[in-house]
Parts: sequence; structure tokens; C-alpha cells
Amino acid sequence: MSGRRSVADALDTRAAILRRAADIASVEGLEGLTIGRLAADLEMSKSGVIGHFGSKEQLQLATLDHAADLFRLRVWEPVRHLRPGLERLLGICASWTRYAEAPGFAGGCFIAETSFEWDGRTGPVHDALVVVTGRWRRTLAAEIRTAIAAGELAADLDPDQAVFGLEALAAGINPARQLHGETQAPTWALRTMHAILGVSPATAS
Amino acid sequence: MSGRRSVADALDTRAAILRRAADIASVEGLEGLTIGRLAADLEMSKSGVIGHFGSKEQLQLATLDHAADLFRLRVWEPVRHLRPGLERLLGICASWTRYAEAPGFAGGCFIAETSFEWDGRTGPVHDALVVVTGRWRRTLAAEIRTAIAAGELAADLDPDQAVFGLEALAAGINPARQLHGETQAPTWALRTMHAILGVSPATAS
DNA sequence: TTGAAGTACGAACGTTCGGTCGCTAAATTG
DNA sequence: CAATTTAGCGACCGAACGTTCGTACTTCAA
Repeated sequence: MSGRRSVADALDTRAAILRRAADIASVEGLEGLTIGRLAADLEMSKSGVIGHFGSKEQLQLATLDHAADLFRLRVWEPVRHLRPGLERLLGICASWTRYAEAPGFAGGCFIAETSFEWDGRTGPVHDALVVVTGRWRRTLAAEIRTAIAAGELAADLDPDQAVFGLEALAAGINPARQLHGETQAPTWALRTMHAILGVSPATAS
Repeated sequence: MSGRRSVADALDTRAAILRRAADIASVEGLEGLTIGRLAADLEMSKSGVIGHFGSKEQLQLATLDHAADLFRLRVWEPVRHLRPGLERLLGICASWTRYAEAPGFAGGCFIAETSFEWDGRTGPVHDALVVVTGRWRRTLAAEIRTAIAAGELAADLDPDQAVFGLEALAAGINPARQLHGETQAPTWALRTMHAILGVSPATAS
């Protein structure tokens, strides 16, 4: 009844842990995630859970990576094939706000949640978060610069300022929906993103 | 060496606890706030701390109220005397972004932090947060509607969408500064707020 | 067939959590 | 001056925390 079942099962177990961990952490935060709670939910022992990661901090890092993978899969992958520049940028805005509406986690977008939870702290999780969000920021900035170079966006648009605006709006969907039940928040965010980029609704659709 | 000192001291003690609690919670979150940590920082016993509030949840609610008071004092009070409508609205944007730049807490704006921490949870703290942020949203929306009625803002501006945008931008300053060291974030936020309202830089200054 | 590697268990570890209790002593009230 | 109230302390509780350890069992390689 106990012991290892198979390599495939083991990989499944680890994946199942991370899936559940991301779900819990999206509500309780990455620090509010506890090994005991995780074990109870998965009907495992605590040592069985932590054995896959070694420590809680490693579990947190793995959970963050898992969530980042999911974010890329849901936001970046669908628009990856589009032409670099404005077309792909608008695609990102669309898939991003769509993702924020239904991120697949119980508590909303994991990355946004964690950014606010860990921005004031220090340590490996903070640093990993900087890497993950920094990479996304650079992707956005590059796309904007490409669009400007192609004449698709105004030459006087500040890419860094635009990236800041887009990120803030996407993150803002979380509390708007869960605190105030603003179901229109994703639509508002998308419209305001277009305004920031100086794109007319006609061009955007 | 022990025992009560005076009523004035007692009020000071309570205020000192709340001040320190808000400071800790701005970094560690309202849940990461612990009575033991608080007692150690203030060189008190745990029972001496919790005696002022009764339970941790009451302490959390009091801390939230305290932070909301400070927010009102720093953001609303300075522009309270201004003429309702666009003038006061622009004043709010200015004091708001200034506040987000130096909120007086170790970990950035407390309200923004807590909004993301508690948006997915339930209970009294969540409910209190809804009240606090809801009141602020209504204040903003009313100011925008006044400005529209006076012809100072475009008639087709959606007040709720604008409120969503302003709030998202103000909150976004937190992780931008603390995660990526973007010292320009407050300036970016203010500029984008003006863009959302359809106000030209000339009018704004 | 035997041995190594790996997966999970259950029990225990020391610590910290929120919270309670009885007490002391100062301030307030009469 | 006596009685009441109250701030704060220190000891303590049960529960939950992250973590370690020895053990059982399965799978895979030699």
C-alpha cells in the first residue's frame, strides 16, 4: 500500500504537488503555503511532499517556476507565431487580460499576487521573482520598440513607461474582480492598454 | 517596573503598537504580522500587546483602519480644500503618486499591499478591506462625475473604468519600485493617470 | 537473483504560533 | 485613605510549523 509506484507516477506526484501548491498560494500567498496543508489536500504525508523539494523555500521556488510556465503557456504561446511589433503586442494584451480573467488558479493571477507579496522582502524567492517578471518586462519592451521602429507606434512613446502601465493594469484586474466583483475589469484593462499604446479601438480589433 | 503608567501612556502604547504593526505588515503582509514579533520589537510581552486588541484578527482590523487613516491624511486631506471636479481630481492624482513614492511604511503602500494579499480570502478582514477601498473608489468616481458634469472631462469617459485605471496605476508603483528599482514609476503613473483622464500635460501642471 | 536507487510513510524533533491565566502595581474614583 | 480599574508581565497551553530520521517497499540495473 506504500512505497514507490513508478517513475511516471513519481513525476505525476511532483506535478500534482506543484499544481495544488500554485492553487493554494494564489489564495493564501506563497508564504501562507504550508507543507501540512499541502499533504492533507493530496492525502500524503508531510515528508512525502517535502521529499520532492528538500525545503519549503525550494518548494516555493518550484511553485513560482511552475506558475511562470503556465503564464507563458497561456499568454505568450498563443501569440508567439504572430508578426513581431504591434500585431503581436496587441495579441499579448488580449491574451493577458483574458488570462487575468480566468487564470486557472483559485485566487487569481499568481504572478501578480506574488509580486505584491514579495516586493518588500529579501531572499531567493524575491530574487527569482525579479528574474521572472524582469524577463517578461524585457519581452514587452522589445515588442514595443519593434513596433515603434516599424512606425506602428508613436515615436515619442516611452517603452518603459508603457510597460509599467500595461503591467499595472493587468495586475489590477485581480483585486478589482475579487474585492469588488468588477466583472468588466478585464475589458477596462484592455481598453486602457490600447489607450496607453495610442492605438484606436478600430486598429485594435 | 511593571504595571500601568498612565492613560496617556496607554494610548501612546496602543498607537505605538499600530504604527509598528503597519510597518511590519507593509513588508510581511497583514497575515505575516505576528504578536511575538510585535512584542519583541516594542520590548513588551505578548500578552501586553494582545491585551489592547483581544485577538489577532482585531489587531489586523485595527491596523487596517490605522493605515486607512494615514492614507486619508496623506492623500485626501491635502486636496480636500480644492474645488470639486477636475482641479481636485488632479490634486488627488498628484498626492496619491507622491504618497506611493514615500508612504511612510517600510514596505510601500499598505492598502495596495493588503488588497492583493486578501482579495482571494474571506472573512472580516476581507470585508473591512472592501469597505475601505470601496469608499475611496466612490470618492474618485464622484469627483470624476463632477468634472464631467462641469464639462472639464470628456462626456464619453467611463467613470468606473477610469477609477479602475487610476487605482491599478497607483498600486503598480509598489512592485515597480521595490522589485525593479524603477524610481521613475511615480512619474510614469501620474502621466498615465492624466492620459486616462484625457488631460493634456499643460492642463495638468 | 541480488543490490542500488528512489518514493513514501509515520513518528518524532525543536520552535513558534495565537491565546489564557493569575499576578503586580500604578492610576483613578469614591 | 480605601476600593476599583487597568496596563502589563511571565508562565503556560494546545496546535501547527518546517524538518529529520529510520523504515518499508517498489522498480530498475547488474
